[in-house]
Amino acid sequence: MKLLPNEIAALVTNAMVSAQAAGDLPAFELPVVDIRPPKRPEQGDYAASVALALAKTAGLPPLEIANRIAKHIASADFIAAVEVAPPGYVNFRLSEDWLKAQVEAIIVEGDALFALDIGSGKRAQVEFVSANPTGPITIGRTRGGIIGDSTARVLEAAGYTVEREYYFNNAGRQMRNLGNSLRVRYLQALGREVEVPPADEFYQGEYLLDFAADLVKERGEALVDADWQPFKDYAEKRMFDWIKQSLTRIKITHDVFFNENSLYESGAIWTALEELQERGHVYKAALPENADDETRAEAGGKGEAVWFRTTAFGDDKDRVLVKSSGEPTYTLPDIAYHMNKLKRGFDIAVNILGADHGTQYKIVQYAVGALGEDPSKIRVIINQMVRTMRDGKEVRMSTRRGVFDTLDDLIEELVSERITPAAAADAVRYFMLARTPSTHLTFDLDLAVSQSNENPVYYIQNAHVRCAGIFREATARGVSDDGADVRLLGADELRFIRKALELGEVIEQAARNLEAYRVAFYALELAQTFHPIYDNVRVLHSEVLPEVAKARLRFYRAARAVFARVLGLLGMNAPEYM
RNA sequence: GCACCCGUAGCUCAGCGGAUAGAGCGUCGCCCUCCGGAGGCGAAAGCGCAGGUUCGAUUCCUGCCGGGUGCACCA
Repeated sequence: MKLLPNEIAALVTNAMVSAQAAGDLPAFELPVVDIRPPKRPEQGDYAASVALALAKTAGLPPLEIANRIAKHIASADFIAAVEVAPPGYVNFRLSEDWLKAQVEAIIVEGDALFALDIGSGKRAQVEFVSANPTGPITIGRTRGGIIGDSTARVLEAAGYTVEREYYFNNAGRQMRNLGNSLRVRYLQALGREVEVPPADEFYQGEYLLDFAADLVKERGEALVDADWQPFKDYAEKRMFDWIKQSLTRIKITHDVFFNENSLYESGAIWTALEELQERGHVYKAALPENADDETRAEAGGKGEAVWFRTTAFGDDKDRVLVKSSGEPTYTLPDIAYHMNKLKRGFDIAVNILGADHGTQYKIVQYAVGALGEDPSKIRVIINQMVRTMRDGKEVRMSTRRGVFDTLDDLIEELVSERITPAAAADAVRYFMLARTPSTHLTFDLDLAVSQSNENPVYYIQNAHVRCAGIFREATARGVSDDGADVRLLGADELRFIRKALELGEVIEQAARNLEAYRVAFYALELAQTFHPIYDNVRVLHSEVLPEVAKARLRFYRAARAVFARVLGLLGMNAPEYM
């Protein structure tokens, strides 16, 4: 399929070249031409504002420039008219015959509608969720997961080969605490006296009681004398299964699970450190080189640590890579991990992080740049926090576990309102995505379970349902779209086709700027275009001529394909029934 | 205190330097309900404040005001 803005931009650029050659425009360096749909229908289908920007360099009034460009626009099968409008726009109107023909093109492309080639031959990696297996997946992590998975889908649509990766650490103190906590619960379940660790080392979650009960069933008293290790292994496996299962509920899966520990085993972290050292970016000291009094006071008597001189890159303070104990901080493996990613040959490595990890990525980027890789290949999306609301009030719902903050809780809450698990998953995916990541997200529970057009999820999916419904009825009545003549379609249908063709631009922009949320907004706009048309464009009505009915049925086949494609990009279901 | 994010309609949010700033919810009014599980049409209502850059600023820059998050030899 054509990306119309690109095609039209090429027409405009060529027009400027011809105008210059003909002496209608003075010589100047050709600007980038930006083509967009204008706000108002009378302004055409696409508009170029390039004449406005050229006024100064060309030394002519914008309107005059627009006229001279328009004069040199070559004809094209998809363009019906080129119009110039004050103060200097060049507006394009699409050919209706061409638009009607796109109905067939859309049907042919189907699930691959607007599969672009901007990423063809390139490999992208998206790393998301990456929660350590110490507890169930939270709502906050879910947002990042959905943004990550949707970004991956958009990149795939843009032609990239995409890998979804989950980075985790099963070796740290947290995991030891988890193992110890389960050990305590296990012994308690067997009625043994056992000392409970201090609160900051003890996982209180009720799920550990379940794990302990299962462990008793499976192993009996076999583990009473064991240390934390087998308990950690058991808890880790159970927790990972649980996290994966929760994510599967909202159609999120990963291709690669990367264990941070492997960076220790392979020595990659020490290699990274040595290379930074060779290049003069690290030093060993008890205090950072530029320590102020406050840092000095806080540091009190610690031994020598290894510091990364990030202030040389503009950071406000240097960062510790190896603690005085000889143990690396989280930062060092993170650097080694990102070096590993880039060495695997990805053209872009997208990283979805919560707002609480906001500064970490900068340090990694400094390091990656210092080690000679291209830090711009690492693209970071930082998403802000999530709140849940009901009746206009923030919900801190009490559940079995005490706090309302896991993905499972959220889905179960929605399902308890009598919507299906699949619908709940769709609602979660849509609402978590349909916001720019940089804003706080308010999840409205009332809206999410509402089954009417006030709920965008319902409204969008209902468009697909309506298309499917027409085909059911058509089949029952023996009407088919075989041999349809799309030239019989009318203005209403064309309005939808125009909107449908914007999908290509949406995918392109979403992929280039890593803005998957644009697909969510677009889906709603598309549905808003669809529903009024559906009311007007009857197929099986007694007053509709058979040949027109065929054409309209063909149109609904295309419309259905567009909705199926968009819902697929959003990781949502395209239901046949509501 | 420093850093990052956010201030757009009563509410939740779009708006990638360009034409008269858009949706949904809510409010008010109207229509349909023969491929239907609440669909459609319309109305009122808004860029936090002050400067600056620009032919042009909701958009970029600076300062202020207001809200959120983060500022470990944790991960």
